[in-house]
Amino acid sequence: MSPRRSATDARHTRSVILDRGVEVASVEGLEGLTIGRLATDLGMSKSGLLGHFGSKEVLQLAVIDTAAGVFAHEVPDRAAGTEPGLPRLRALCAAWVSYMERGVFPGGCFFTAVVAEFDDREGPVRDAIAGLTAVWKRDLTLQIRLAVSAGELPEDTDAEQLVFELYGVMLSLNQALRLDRDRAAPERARRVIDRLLGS
Amino acid sequence: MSPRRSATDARHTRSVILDRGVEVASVEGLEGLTIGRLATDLGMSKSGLLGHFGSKEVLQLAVIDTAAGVFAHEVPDRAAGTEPGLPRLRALCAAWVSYMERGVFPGGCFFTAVVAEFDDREGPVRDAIAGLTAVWKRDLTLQIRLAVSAGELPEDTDAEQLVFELYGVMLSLNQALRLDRDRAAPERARRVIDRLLGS
DNA sequence: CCTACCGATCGGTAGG
DNA sequence: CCTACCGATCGGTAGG
Repeated sequence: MSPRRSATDARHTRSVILDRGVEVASVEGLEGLTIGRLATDLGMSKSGLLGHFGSKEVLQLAVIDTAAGVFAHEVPDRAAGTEPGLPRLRALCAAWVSYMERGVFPGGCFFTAVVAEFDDREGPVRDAIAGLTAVWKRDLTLQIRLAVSAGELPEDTDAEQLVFELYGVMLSLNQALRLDRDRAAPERARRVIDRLLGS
Repeated sequence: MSPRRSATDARHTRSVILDRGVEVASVEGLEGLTIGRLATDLGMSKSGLLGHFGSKEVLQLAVIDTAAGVFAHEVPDRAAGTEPGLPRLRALCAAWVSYMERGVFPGGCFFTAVVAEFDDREGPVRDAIAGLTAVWKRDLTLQIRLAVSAGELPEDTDAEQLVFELYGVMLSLNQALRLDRDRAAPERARRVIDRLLGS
């Protein structure tokens, strides 16, 4: 084990740090994700770990990016094969419920946790989180508008209103799963979605 | 200013600590609520503050209790004068939206924040939070059942399903207000509630 | 990537 | 209610 590694090794180490960082942050939050704890988990020194990022804030931003990649892989990518409009929207919601139900992150939905943690703060971390949720809401809005244009949803559908309601279903689902340990919650979520999107 | 105060003074100090503690915790969370920071805010020593509680966990539990009292005053108490059943349920939801909209706590809904923080942990703090939300859900379920019995809601209404949906509306509202700073969100929430409860 | 270290802050205690 | 202190941990740096 030489102290100097190749760029490939460094990239690998970085991705190991980020994968573990996402897991820890989903449970303990992005502040609870401490450099010392993460270093101990991975059997490396604090300064060795910090060398990959430079500061805790840069680490937090990289963790958010990594989690966004996981979400993209688990939800939008799984719906990518379906027709735009209502079929795509239904597939997105089904994958979203499944992502919640399967507990992809050990602390439940990563974004639900960090939104609650950072929604009252200022700075780049808050901005990154808000930006990602805004993009996701815009994707959903687009599919709703396509569905309306295609006559798959009523012409008077308020796309932003529907996104507001779908988001509420997912937040309620996450809380029911994590806090109440309610195994019936995914079925409840699917029932609302079927009603909102016309079964 | 003698160092020994009367029991009345001590009670007053305790309530000042808790009022400030609820404010801080709604923004920073119950872990971010540190004894040193709270003591500095109030111009007292850490040990003087801690003497009222004995440990941080006891302080956290007392803060949760205080927040529950504020919520009770802001929501169920405001609906207490209405007829049980659908009128009560509508009044409860209206007060709940208003509580979100007015930003009663500086960090938005206290419970939304601490649920996200503690839903993956174990221990008395988690249990206290889960217990309070369970009681609140039971209150809502009861009013729904009364409304169904009185013929004010359809006979096939699934009370727990409706609570799941109403909770989702409030969680989506809190996120829209805090993260997206969307001032149109309360109106969106009212629109869903009117539809769910038959305008 | 490491050791060794910095000042600041954490929850909590001793003793008054 | 205070001062004075404890060991542990925080984010981060120096130097290699």
